[in-house]
Amino acid sequence: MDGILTGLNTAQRTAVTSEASVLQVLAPPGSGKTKTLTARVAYFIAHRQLKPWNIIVCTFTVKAAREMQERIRGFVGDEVAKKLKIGTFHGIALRYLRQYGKHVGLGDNFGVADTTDSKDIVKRIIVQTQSELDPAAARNRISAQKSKGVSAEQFASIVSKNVEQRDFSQVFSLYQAQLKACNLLDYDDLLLVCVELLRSHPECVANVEALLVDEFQDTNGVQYELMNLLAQRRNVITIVGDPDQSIYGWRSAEIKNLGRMKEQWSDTLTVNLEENYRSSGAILHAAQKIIEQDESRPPKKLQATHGIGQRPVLRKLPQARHEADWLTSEVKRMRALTGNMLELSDFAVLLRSAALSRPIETSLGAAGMPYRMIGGMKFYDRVEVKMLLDYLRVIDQPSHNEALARVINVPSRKVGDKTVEGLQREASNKGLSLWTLILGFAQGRTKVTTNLNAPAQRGIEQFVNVVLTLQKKLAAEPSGLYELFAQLQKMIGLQDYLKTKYPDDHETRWSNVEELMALAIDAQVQASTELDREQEAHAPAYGEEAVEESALTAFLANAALAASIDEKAVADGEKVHQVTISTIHAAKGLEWPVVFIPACYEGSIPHSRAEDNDEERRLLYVGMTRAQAMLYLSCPGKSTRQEDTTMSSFLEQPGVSSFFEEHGPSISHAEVQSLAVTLRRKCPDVAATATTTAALDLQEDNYWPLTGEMPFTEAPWQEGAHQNPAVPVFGNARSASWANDATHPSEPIASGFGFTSVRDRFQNLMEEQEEKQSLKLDRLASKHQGGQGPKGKKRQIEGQGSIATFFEKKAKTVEDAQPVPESELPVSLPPHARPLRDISNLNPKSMQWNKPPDKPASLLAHKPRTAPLHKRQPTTCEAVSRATHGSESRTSPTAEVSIDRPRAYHTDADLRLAPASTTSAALPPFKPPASLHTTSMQAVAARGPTLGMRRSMQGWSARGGKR
DNA sequence: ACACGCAGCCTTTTT
DNA sequence: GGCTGCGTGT
Repeated sequence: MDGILTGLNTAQRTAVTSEASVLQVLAPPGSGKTKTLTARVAYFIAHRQLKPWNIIVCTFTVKAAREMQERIRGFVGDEVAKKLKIGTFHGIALRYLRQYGKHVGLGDNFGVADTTDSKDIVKRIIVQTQSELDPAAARNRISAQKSKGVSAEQFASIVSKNVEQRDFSQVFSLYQAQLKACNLLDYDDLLLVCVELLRSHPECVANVEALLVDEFQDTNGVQYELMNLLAQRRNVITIVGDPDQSIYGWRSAEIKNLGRMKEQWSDTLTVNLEENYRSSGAILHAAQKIIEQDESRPPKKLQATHGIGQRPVLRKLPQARHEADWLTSEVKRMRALTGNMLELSDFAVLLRSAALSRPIETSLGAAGMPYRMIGGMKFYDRVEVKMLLDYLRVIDQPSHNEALARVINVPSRKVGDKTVEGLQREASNKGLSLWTLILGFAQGRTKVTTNLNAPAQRGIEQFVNVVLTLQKKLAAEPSGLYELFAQLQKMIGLQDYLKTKYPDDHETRWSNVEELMALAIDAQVQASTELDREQEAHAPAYGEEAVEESALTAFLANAALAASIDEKAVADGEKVHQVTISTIHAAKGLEWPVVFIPACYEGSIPHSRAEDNDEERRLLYVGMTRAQAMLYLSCPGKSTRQEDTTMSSFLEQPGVSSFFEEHGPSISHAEVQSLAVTLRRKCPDVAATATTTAALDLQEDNYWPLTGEMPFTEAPWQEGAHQNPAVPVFGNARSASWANDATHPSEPIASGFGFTSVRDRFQNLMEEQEEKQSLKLDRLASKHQGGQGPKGKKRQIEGQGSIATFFEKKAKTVEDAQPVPESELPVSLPPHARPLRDISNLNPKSMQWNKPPDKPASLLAHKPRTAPLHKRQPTTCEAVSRATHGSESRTSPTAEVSIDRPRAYHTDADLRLAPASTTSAALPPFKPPASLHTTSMQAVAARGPTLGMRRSMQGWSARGGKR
C-alpha cells in the first residue's frame, strides 16, 4: 500500500486515498492523471478490499484501456489486473448486452454496425426515399439525437411540420428499422440499449463496488446516464477529466456533465492537480497563452516542474511540401545536435486532419525515416481486411444485408450495383433479408423479379455456395477461426484478386491478410483463456447465463470496436524507432519529447468546418501539451490545394509571438544536458555531439527564409547544388539529382564547395531578415505589453534559438560544430538549464515519481552512430528511398527495395497447405501467436514498398506523381 | 441496360 | 479511399 502512494504529490495522494464516494479529479495535461486513477484502483483493492471484478474502469479509447490495465498491473500484479473490468464505454456496454441482452429483447447473436454499415444504410435509405438530405450529415444528425437519448419514435413524435425535419425523421426511423431487420446495433445503440437494460434490470450491476471514468469531459449525455446506472448500487464514482482538453464536442460530449455531477451529488469532492510533470516551462507557458484566449474559461493554475528549456518554434514556410521537408530536416538536426540522444520514436507530428499527412509521409519517406500513422486509416478499415470481415459477417449473420451487399460482387461476379440495388429493394418489399432472397433463388425455390442476366445468375450462385460451404464448416468447427479464414481466402481466390487489382502493392495487402489471420488465431487462444478466467473469477450477479458467444461473433464485434493494430503493438511494449504521425485527437493522453504541429493555418486549425472555435483552440492546446522538451508549430503560405493561407488566428493574437522562436534552435552542450534532465536520459558527451553535428548538411535552421518565402537555391543536402542557383527548384531538382547520381554513382560531389558558399549567403540573408523582424517585433512588443517581449534577438549563427538568451546575454553554443572540451564546461548547469524540480519549492519525493526513463539501460549506453566516412555516401536508408522514389523505378518499386529483414514466417504456400481439417488445438504453420502479436505491422510494413506504415492511399499517391 | 475501368475531383475530428 | 462522369464492352 505504501508502494501505491510512493512518488505521489499531495494532491494526487489526496485523490487516491479520498474517502469521498463521489470524487472529481481535475487533471490538466501532464499532471499525472492516469497515475492517479490507476493508483486509486490499486488503493481500492489493496486498502479497501474491493474485489477487482467489481470495479469498472471506463476509458474512451481501447488504447487508453490497455495502458490503464498495464499500469494497474504494475501495482497489483497480472492476475488481479486481469480481473478488473476495464474498457471503453462501448466495450463495457457490449459485454453487458451479450450477457443480459435477452432481458431487453435482444437476440443473443446481434452484431455491431460499424461506421461503414451505418453510412451504407443511410445512403441507401436516402436514395430509396429520394430524400434531399446529405447522407453524411444525416448520419451525424442521427447519432447526435441518439447521443442525447432521443430515439427515432421520440423524434417522430416531437417533430414539427417542417418538411425537412419530417424528411429526416423518416430517414431516422427507416434507419432504425433497417438495423433491427439486420439484427444490428450501432455504436450509439450499444450505449442506449445498455442504459435501457440497466434501468429495467439493476440486478445486472448489483455487484459493482466502484466505477472510475477517465477523460470525463468527453462523456455525452447517454454515457453520463450509463455511468450513473453502472454505479447505481453504491454510487462510488471517481472521474478524471479536464475541461480544457474537451475536444469531442462534435461527438456530443458535454463538458457540463462535470457540473451536472456536482449538482446531482452535493457532497462531490473535487481535487485539482496543478503540477505539470511533462513539459518544459517554455512549452507550458506558450500553451497556457493559447488556452487563456478563451475568456469564458475559469482561470486555472498549472505549475511547471521542469526548467524553462527551449522556447517553442513557430515557423513559416512557403508550401506544405517545404514545411514537410523542413520538418524532416529539423528531425535530423535535432537528433544530431543532441548526439542522437533522441530516437526517431521521440518525434511526433500531430495534425488537425489525417489528410494533411501526405506531404509529410513523402518527405520522411524520401529521407529514409520510418514512420507510423496512428489515427486516420485503421487496420480494420483496409479494403482487403474489411472485405474478409464482411464475408465472415455474412457467414455469422446472414441477415447482415449491408455486409452482404458489399461483398457479393467482390471479387467480380458480374453482379453490378444496379442488380444489387434491385435485389435489395425486392427483398425488403417481400419482407425478406437479402440473403434469404438470393438463397431461395440459388436453390431454385424462389423466383426473382429483378432482371438477372446469365453471368449474374451464375455469380450469385457462386456466392451463395461460398457462404453455405463456410457456414457448414463453421457449424462443424465453431472455434476454428483460422481454418475458416484459410478456406474463405482460397475459395474466393483472394491472392490472385489482390494481385490483379493492386499490382503495385499486393504484397503489403496480402500481408495485411496474413496479419488478420494471425489475429484470428490470437482470438482463438484468448477466447479459451478468457473463458477459464470468467468461470473462476466472477459468478455474474444476475442469472447464471454465461451466454455462449461464438468465437466468430466475438471476433467480429471486437473488430468493430477495436483500435488499430499498431496501437496494440505499442501497448505491448514494443519500442520501434519510427516517427509518429497522428491526428491531434488520437494523440490525446500521449506524449513525446519533440512534437511538430504543422499546417497551423486558418481553416485547418481552427478548421473551416468546425462549429466551435473554442474547441478548436483546445485542440491546439492539447496538441501543444503533448510535447515534453521541444515544440514546433509551423504554417505554410499555401495550403495543400495551393490556396494562400493565413496563420491560425490563435497564433496571431497579441503577445503570442513572444512565446515562440521563428526558427529551430541552435543547441549548446549545456542545453543538451538540460534536455537530458527533462527527459531523464543520459547526456551524450561533447565529442559524440560534435561528431554527429559535423555530419549534418544543415547545422542551423537557416535554409528557408523566415518570411516564408522560397529560398533562392536548392537545399544544401541536395546533390549538384551548382545546377542553377537562380531558379528556386525543389521537386524537379530532386529527380534531376538522381540522374546525376546515376552517372557518377560514387563520386563525392564537391559538397564542400556548393555547401559552404550557399550557406554563407544564406546566413547573410537570414541576418538581415532577422534584424528587420526583430525591429518589428520590438515595436510590437512594446506596444502590446510594455516592452516585455524578447529583447535583442541575436544573430542566427550565435545560437539565438535558445530561451537562454531571454535571460542571459550569451550562452555558449556549438557554433560551427567546434567541439567544446568537457573540461571547459561549467561544472554546474546554468540556471536556465537546471530543472525547477531540483529547486526547493517542491517535495523531493515527487521527483521519484515521474516516469522512469523509458529507455532500457542498454539503449542509454548506446553508442551514438558514428558519422559516415563521407558525407555523400548514401546510407542504406537513402538508397532505399531512392529506389522507392526514383522516377525510373516507378513501375515496380517493390522489387528493388530490400530491407534487411528476414522475410517473415508464413508464405502463401503455408496457407494453402494448411490442412482445412485441423482442429484449433493443432496450430497451423504459423509462429506462435504471442510473437505474431508483437511482430505485427512494423515488420509487415518494412516489407512494403514504402518505409512508412500507410498503404491505404497508395494508388492515389502513386498517381499523384511528385507530391 | 448494365458492368467495368479510368480519369479527375475532394477529404475534420472517432467509439 | 470516396465520388462522379465518361467511354467501351457484353
